[in-house]
Amino acid sequence: MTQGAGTRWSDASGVPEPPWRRAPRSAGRAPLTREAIVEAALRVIDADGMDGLSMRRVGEELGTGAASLYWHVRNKEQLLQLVFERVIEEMQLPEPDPARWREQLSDLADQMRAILTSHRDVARLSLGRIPSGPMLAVVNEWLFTLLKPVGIPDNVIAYLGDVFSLYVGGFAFEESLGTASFTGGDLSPEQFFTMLKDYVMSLPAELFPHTQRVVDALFGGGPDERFAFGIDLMLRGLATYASDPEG
Amino acid sequence: MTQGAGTRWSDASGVPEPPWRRAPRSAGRAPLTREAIVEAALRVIDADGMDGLSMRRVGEELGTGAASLYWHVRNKEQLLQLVFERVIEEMQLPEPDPARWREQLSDLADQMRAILTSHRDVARLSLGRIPSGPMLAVVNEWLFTLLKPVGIPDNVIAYLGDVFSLYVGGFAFEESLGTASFTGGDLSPEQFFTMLKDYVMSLPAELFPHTQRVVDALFGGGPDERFAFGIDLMLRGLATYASDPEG
DNA sequence: GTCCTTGTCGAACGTTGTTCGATCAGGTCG
DNA sequence: CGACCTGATCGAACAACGTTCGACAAGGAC
Repeated sequence: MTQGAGTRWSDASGVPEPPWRRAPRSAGRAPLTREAIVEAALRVIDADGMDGLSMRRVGEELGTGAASLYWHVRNKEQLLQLVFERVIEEMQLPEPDPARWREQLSDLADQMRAILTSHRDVARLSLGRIPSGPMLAVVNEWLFTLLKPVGIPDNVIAYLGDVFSLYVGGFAFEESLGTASFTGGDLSPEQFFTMLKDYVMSLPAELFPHTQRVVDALFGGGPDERFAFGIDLMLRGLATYASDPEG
Repeated sequence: MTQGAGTRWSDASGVPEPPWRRAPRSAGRAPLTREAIVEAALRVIDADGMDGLSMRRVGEELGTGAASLYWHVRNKEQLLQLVFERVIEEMQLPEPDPARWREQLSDLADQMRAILTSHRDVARLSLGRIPSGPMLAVVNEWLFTLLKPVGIPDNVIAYLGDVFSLYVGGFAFEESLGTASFTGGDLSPEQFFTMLKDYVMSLPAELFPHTQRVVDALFGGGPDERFAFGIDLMLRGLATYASDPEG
């Protein structure tokens, strides 16, 4: 197989087109914007989870490579922050009604958890992050108009958002992890919990009377029930700050 | 350069010693045990944080390579679980005194937080993990002997450990992150918070009256204060379950 | 001496985040 | 029109990562 002078070397995989025949690099796809990248990243997360999210995978989702993303986004960390804020924007606040403050707070927590878990394990982004967009001020103002009439002190409301989002985010995070990492192993949640239960029951009875008595409640109970308990605990605590618990 | 039968081929980088002259591979260092590996990993975390923790780095800490660890540990995930359990074992429970249940619970939370933050950002291991060792049963039994005399229902105590450890672990986790990831950027926490404060104050005043009024409380307040508030909130909620709030 | 088990370890594989330099498209100015 | 610049794209490469493989060593059992 001889080649004339001036022709390009071809490797075994195929002969490249000459430059003037090559299609433009971004032919037939949507323009690369920051929003499109965030949306693509979220699509990858929904499909493959956070572990499946790589810059190359996001690029592939957009019909390009990883390097092209770095013009619009500083690094992966910033992309994650943008994805987080994009998810938080899905929240929808009802008209605040102080007479039903408990119910509305509980509903908000449920909604937040639902949004986080609906995007696989996106909840692990929520810890240590603050939405730097308008959502922060909006939610905070909503909390004040809801709880101020109930008589809850300012500084309590000011701190409340943190504690609530920490609990909800943390819970959704744990929920998304499953039990995969518990023993570095390959057990199903049921197997793991019965193993743990058996272990607890095998301990000396005189040392752990209470624990063994309630072992079913300890490891039983669905995530919904456990989540609701934590919210209820905090709402009860919040009510003790109220001068007018009924609004 | 001829080689006799049975000698090893040498590559360009250097001629190997003959086998009978080579020192034993694990000469002059402590034997490689699972405990030693966990301890070395913890040393690496204390020095370089979780991001600096790689299998190669742990191996180096022990005077060997990464591959040698895999005989004693299934994978990195399992090593992390072992490190987590090792850290949890640092907890020390006082004699439970139901008359001082609030104080003792608060102290326990403080201690837990102190242990987690004392090992850099080891707190990020705590989320989604359950200590599979004896500590789980010990802490649970401690909670029951402390809170049962106060009249708190069984199922409340059973769920309490989860909620508390979630809050403490989540808080310590956020604390360890600093504000590095907030904007994918390079701002100090102070710069970031004043930036956020300025942004909130620049919003239309008629839309965010409360938020702008308490903006200092929102972004101010040290971590100790915020942590204590969350604990206090949960303790107040817990007290509402008690039939005998004073023990 | 031969076999087997318990460890040890260098080299390699595939994947990751990120950077560099070349290149292209489109607009602006002389 | 051509020269120049700027915004954007992308292939190739780099260093680091977790993990696997196969070769090898030491020590006990028969």
